[in-house]
Amino acid sequence: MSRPKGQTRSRQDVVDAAIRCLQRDGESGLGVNRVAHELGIRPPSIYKHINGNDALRRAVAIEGVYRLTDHLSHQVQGIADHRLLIRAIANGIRQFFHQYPALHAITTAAPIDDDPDYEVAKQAFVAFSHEHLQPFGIEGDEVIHAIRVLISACHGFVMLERSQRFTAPQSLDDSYEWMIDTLIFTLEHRPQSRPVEAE
Amino acid sequence: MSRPKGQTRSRQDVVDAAIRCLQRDGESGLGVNRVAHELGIRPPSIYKHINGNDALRRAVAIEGVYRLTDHLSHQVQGIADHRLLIRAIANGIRQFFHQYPALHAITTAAPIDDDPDYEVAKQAFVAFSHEHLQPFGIEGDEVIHAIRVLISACHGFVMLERSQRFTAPQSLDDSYEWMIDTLIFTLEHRPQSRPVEAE
DNA sequence: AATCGAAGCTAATCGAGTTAGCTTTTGACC
DNA sequence: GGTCAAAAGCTAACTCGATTAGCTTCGATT
Repeated sequence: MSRPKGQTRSRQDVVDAAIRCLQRDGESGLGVNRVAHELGIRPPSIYKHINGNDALRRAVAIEGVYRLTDHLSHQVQGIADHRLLIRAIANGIRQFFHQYPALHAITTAAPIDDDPDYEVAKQAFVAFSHEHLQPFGIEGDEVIHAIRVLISACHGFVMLERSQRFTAPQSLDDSYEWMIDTLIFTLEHRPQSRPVEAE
Repeated sequence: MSRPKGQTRSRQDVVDAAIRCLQRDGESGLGVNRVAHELGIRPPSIYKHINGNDALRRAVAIEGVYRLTDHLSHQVQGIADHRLLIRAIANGIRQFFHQYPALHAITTAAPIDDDPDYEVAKQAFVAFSHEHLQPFGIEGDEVIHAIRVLISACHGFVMLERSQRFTAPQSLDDSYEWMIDTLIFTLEHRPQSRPVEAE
């Protein structure tokens, strides 16, 4: 019995199974053995689809970017006010990361070097973010700075809250809102370029 | 030959050795086997000092908080202007995380649940941060919010830049400075509590 | 000198990742 | 319909890391 009949698996099947494992068993659930079992095949067989553990993590990370972008697109449906849009995006990011904690970890941490697939995925995310930052009237490099700051802050916050690094009694929701308000306040009121020195 | 003569190891020796491994071999270098070898003992012997891999990571995470606080204390020596202080802290955090990338990862991500040792370490960090936020005149819960936002943003940014998630050509240093400026601008100009709605 | 706990050690188990090499299915082409 | 090569499985085997069980010795205390 060397190769059973019936459906064969695609690379996408492997990635989807990996994310199911991740969601079910946490970050340590991501491994070729576990994923192979989830797919109903033996561990070595998975190498026909993906080249080992590192490649698996990379593929999952890229898929995570797609899913996050997708999730955010749904979240902002029908919102017109540009401040509320930023708020919706930031809250959507936090919600997504809460809902898929292990996927969050892989998506933000798995090593990626010069992967063209990642660039494609990222492009969609950047375009989406760019679109909703336009109304604030920022231009050029500042758009990139703002996107980086937004995702850094949201990612950093959720990661630390999940790792239980915030043990003070103050509300985490309030802190998060304070953070979003900080960004919105700056986007609305800060003058060109380097405001603090300008005073 | 069951127990050689000579120096015996302390728990702190184990943690220090773990951090050396981490620094030398990266995050995957942290494991009881590798650390035991670094200490010159056999893997099972390390259990006499620390209760397995999870406990090791937890201990390293706590040590990371101490070392970060220590590093920042040195960085701010002799700085009086409160805006420059925040800048020095944020830059110090980034520098520390760059210098000890794997320690950064463990310090921010290793699971910790209700560890009193962690609370002690964190207390020192919070006290330090609190002291340098005082001059901005913020009070009460806002102090905690500001500390959380500062560390979230710095941690998130460095983590994403190290994982090569920022592939746009714009300067990472500029983005980081833009982020710090955002926080400083808000601390200086934002009215009480919920400014954005107040307009 | 006797004792006891701390700190080592060896042996052995378990699970995950990976490689090598074999077999069967599938689909294209004659 | 027959042939053949590639794709997608499989088993066997190896390595490495974590962990447990149980034994031994060092060193301090009585």
